Amino acid sequence: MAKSVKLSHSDELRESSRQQVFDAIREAGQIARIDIAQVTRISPATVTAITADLIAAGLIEEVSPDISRGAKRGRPRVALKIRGDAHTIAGMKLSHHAITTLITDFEGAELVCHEIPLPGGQLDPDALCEKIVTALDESCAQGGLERQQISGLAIGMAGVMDADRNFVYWSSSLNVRNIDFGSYLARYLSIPVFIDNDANLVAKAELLFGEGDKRSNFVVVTVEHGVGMGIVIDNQIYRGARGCGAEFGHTKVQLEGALCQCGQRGCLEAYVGDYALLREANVTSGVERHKDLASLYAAREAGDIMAQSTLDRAGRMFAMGLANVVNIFDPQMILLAGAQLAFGYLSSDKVVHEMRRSVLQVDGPLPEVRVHGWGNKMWAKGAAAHAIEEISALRIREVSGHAV
Amino acid sequence: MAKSVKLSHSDELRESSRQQVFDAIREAGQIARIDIAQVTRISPATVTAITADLIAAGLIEEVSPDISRGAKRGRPRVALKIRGDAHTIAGMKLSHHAITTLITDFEGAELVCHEIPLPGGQLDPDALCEKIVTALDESCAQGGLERQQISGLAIGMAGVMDADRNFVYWSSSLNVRNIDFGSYLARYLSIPVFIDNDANLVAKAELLFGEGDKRSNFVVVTVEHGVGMGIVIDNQIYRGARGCGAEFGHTKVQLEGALCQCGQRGCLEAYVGDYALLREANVTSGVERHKDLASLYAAREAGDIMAQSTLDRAGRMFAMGLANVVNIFDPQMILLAGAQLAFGYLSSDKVVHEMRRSVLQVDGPLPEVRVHGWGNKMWAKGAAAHAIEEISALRIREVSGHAV
DNA sequence: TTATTTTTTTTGAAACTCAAATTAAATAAT
DNA sequence: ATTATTTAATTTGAGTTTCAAAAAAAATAA
Repeated sequence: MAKSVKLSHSDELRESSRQQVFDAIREAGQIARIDIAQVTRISPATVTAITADLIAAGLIEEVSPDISRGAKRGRPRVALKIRGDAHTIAGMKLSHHAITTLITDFEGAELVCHEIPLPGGQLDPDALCEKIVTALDESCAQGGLERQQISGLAIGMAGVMDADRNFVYWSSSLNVRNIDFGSYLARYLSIPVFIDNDANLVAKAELLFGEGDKRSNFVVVTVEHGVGMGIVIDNQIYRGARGCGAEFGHTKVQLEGALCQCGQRGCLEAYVGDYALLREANVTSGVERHKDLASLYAAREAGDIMAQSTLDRAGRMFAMGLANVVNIFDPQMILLAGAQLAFGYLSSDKVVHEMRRSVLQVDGPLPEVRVHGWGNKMWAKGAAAHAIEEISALRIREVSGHAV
Repeated sequence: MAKSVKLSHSDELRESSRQQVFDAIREAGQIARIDIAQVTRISPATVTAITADLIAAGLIEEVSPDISRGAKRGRPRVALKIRGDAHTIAGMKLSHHAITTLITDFEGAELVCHEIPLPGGQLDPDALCEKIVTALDESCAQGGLERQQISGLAIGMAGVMDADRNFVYWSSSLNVRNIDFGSYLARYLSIPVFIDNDANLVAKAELLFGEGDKRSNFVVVTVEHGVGMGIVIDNQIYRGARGCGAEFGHTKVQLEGALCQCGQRGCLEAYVGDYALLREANVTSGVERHKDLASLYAAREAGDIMAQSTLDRAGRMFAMGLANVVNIFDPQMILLAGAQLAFGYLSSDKVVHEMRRSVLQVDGPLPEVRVHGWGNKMWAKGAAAHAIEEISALRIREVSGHAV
């Protein structure tokens, strides 16, 4: 049965020393005990005790004398790293036409990458579950694994959902609303499953695998079919009062503006979403000239004034939406992710410049803007990151009451 | 010297049991040990130990047998409460034309309320410091107190500032930018001083004195001369990457819209701020008809179409801005505070309804909207709340290493 | 070889926390 | 009145966690 990993509120905030040490090791990749002590401000004595427990539990391991920052003399430091073999993890990204699965070890190293097609559109929950099981089993087979060897599976999908409860309010992959999809899946799979919004998974991937030094506060904006957002505060995904997180795509950028999929007017998505762009381009030109964004983008490159105007406005609206997020959140970094960004009209210097111009200035740096034109595989890796984090937390909590 | 109370990051999150117990007592007003144990999920044994320490330190006291929830029989519960005499606290609100000072005891009960006029406009830092000292000394005199008896002073002012460093980036009360006003004041006062944005102080007041049950996530929007915002996440004030918090008034609600004080276009404040309303009303009517909001509001009541249109648009823009905050933050509650709200055009049912209409719907309640038409005195009380919290945290941290 | 340096481990004590037992202080029952 | 019962608060003893200081380990420099 999928194990519920809902923590009590105070536990969530109060990160145990064990977890801190483990996180420090993962963040560094390889790190000696003395450096863990320095980074976490936990005493060397305690670090020794904790790492001994974690090694005994098989979660981390020593690696041959640390080459990196070797001191001239003295006892050489012994680096520690996550033990990749500790667990096998699966991450999945549900997109419009495919399920992409990535099986990784506990360090996040890729073991298997696999993709199966989806009929497209919104599926029946049972049908989707079967597809997910198929995707998982085929991936396992490809890696010579049994399904039961997978310690955890995380699934990322577009839509509004409460990750703590694995509850999907709405998703573009499902034809029903308000479904306890976690329990549903549990009838098909007996391993722990975690479901989350895909933008949050990008955030998780950045937290776990990103180069970020101390980027505790950042915002992820995804642009695919729609526009999504993930917010990280204090190294934790922020999920509002109802647990379903931020709806950046439906922030309003124009009073009584363009009609959105959601039925409201003036949503950002109604200006920058691909369907919105095609709608406008085709309505204004009168004929169905553009079947996809590539076509529209090519027209703009070819000097088509209509196309240019449409894309430019999208860029300005996007800049305005981002500026609002910065004015409200003041993040250290904004990460733009998604395949649509490859077209560049939302991530151009012009857009970034316009965003910066619209942010109230104080002394201090404006947020860095980074762009990732992620393919499906990287989204699946984000999902794997989520599962790794959840399973880590579970196992680390089990490492208690060990005799020294 | 004003003592810096900057905590390390992990300490900030990791609330000690002592602090939890203390907070539970303050939240309840009066509460028996057994109930503290229940509320905090700390064992009765530990609650006994901790409350003994707090009593020894003089921070709390027992009150005669609890009348409230008396059980039929058994040993009667003994309620505990904050010891009002433990500390004397001062809170100040700097507004355009006055400094309002409130001296309270440690429970927040008013001892002295006092106001001195300000010349208005932006002052020289030295001049403002002198005014603050005057305000404090006169208030002390009025209450028969010595300045040194004040354990802490919190000052709320409009503008952008970093409360952790007592650093003011910009304030409508000061004629210089980027000033370490805390150190400045320390030359005039030798008691601990805390400076914060006034919207955050409203949030603190709500946290400390509000009826809120478990409102861990809420947003305060203040409307006075400008528009301010305070964000509370997990019972803590959220201060972005640069420590200066949210700039709701400068979120953009219109591409290339009305010109704002800040030099940018389309800011919310440029549509709902009092100066913006008067500007528009007077420009459109051609003559200087309205000298203040009261006049404009009266005109609208009298059926003036211009006035009505101006105020209506302000309301719609405000609703749009609020909706954006809800879409991004998903707070449990929105608290509208400020004298301007008395005019009602920003807090009408129509505005609230429009805001709700603009929020993406999921199953689950939309945020409650509450309105406080606070006068200066209540702002000062918010400041006092801030000082009480800071001083509490300081003293509680001192209560360590007591023998049982 | 010996001294020095640096990392890691061991050791002993302090601080916290809690379960279980005990004590305290009331009412209900006899 | 006295005893039983009930509920709150406290004490006790033990288990964890953490750290400072001391000791041990493992290298290089002299």
